[in-house]
Amino acid sequence: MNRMTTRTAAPTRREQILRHAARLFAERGFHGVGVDEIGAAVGISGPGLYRHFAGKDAMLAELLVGISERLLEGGRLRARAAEDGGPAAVLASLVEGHIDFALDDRPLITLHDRELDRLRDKDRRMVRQLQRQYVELWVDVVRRLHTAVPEAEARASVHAVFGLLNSTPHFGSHRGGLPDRSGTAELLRTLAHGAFASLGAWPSGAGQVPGGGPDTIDVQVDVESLHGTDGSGPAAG
Amino acid sequence: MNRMTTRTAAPTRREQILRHAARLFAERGFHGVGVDEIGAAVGISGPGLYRHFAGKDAMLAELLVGISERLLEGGRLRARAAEDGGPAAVLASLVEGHIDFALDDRPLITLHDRELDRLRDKDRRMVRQLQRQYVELWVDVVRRLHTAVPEAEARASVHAVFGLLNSTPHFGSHRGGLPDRSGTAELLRTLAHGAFASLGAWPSGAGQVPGGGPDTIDVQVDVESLHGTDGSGPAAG
DNA sequence: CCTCCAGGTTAACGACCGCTAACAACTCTG
DNA sequence: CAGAGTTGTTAGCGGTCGTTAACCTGGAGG
Repeated sequence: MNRMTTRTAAPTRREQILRHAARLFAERGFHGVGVDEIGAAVGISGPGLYRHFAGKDAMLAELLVGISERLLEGGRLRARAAEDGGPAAVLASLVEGHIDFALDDRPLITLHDRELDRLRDKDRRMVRQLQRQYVELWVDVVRRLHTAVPEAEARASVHAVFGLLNSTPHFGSHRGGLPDRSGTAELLRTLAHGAFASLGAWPSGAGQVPGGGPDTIDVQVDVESLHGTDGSGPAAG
Repeated sequence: MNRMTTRTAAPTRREQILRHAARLFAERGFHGVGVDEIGAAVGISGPGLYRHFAGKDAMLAELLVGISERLLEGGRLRARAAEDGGPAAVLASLVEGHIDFALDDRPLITLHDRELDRLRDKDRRMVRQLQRQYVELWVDVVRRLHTAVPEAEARASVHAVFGLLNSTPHFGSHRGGLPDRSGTAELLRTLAHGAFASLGAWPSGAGQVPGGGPDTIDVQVDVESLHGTDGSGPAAG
């Protein structure tokens, strides 16, 4: 259960299987990978997996639920830890955590929004709920930073930035990819904050996109007014 | 093999099949969709598809090659048309074109970076080459805009912004999603330009990111003609 | 009327895949 | 060493899937 405390004592095989299954699922898709292949990746063969998992679906379910839980838990921890710094610090912390995740667990982050529909109803609903809560963390802080941005736009922006941050799988496959991790992290951080910063000018009167010469968009953070505005959104269920 | 001009007033069976196949592939993955299902979507059943395509692989290949070709061609046209306005106008035009594509052909844009590995070597190489050329269009203009950004970082940024723009499939599945097309387009445009604009401060001394204290992020954008970009309708799908 | 052809149909085949059954080897106790 | 539990193995079943084969149909053309 505990990620931090458990080291080598944990069931090695299960984790081994899960890691390779994640990689294979991300590479070839859930339906494109056979159980024999997963078994071969960990040194055992075929049906031996069924000593550890109820089935292929169960592996995917555990992977996706695990990712969602860890993302949400990490996000909550970071949001709470950075709360004193105000919304900008919280957002920066969330970005940082997501970047870490995207760089450390590329296959998982790929599965996370790709193979969700292959789950059974119960699991899918659970993953969806966890995802929604994670998104909500971001939406809340974005709306505190940019109070003029409606909720729907804030949510869409968060999803868009997720797409940006989760684009790391596309980096490695090309020649001349970024070699070092910290450089990639810094680039993603810069881009993500740049995207969010652009919301400072929202709504920019229809079609008034930044233009007409060099502009300077000042991102100002109101730390004071954020506590007062906690009205629950019209939010959808 | 090659339809002379795919712009048509009367969608052929082939096009009908391709459209539905794209949607189904995007929804459930290439391996997750059976030929019977594709056939049923267009009113014929199962093996009737083989009067129009050599096989399931051929459908995917034609889809992916078609997308890549259209993306590249559209990008080249737009880049050339906006050249007089300078790099900023070219970039804005590329963004505009990609947004149109992402909004009009969501399933295709999803397949474009998801099912590439299911192709035969020859087709995959062709798609990869077209994609590379398309990316090159963007990388060139980004580097002209931000001369201090190395090529690897520019390329990664382009991929990241693609991830941002291609995130539209995630919008519709939630309640409270953006209803209107133009609003979504404007949001994506704002976010994408914000991300690119952040490269203006690259390389930003490590760790300068907001977090310790809310900064003002100077986003300099020099765009004029970007809203006035050609108003031709979206390429018919 | 007969032929031809494009575009359908159903039946069925072979391959693959997820999963179970039955069995084996290697611990860990006592 | 006996017995039990864990973790493998191989053989094989049932179902699905992509594809092919064989047949049908509705016009176009002489």
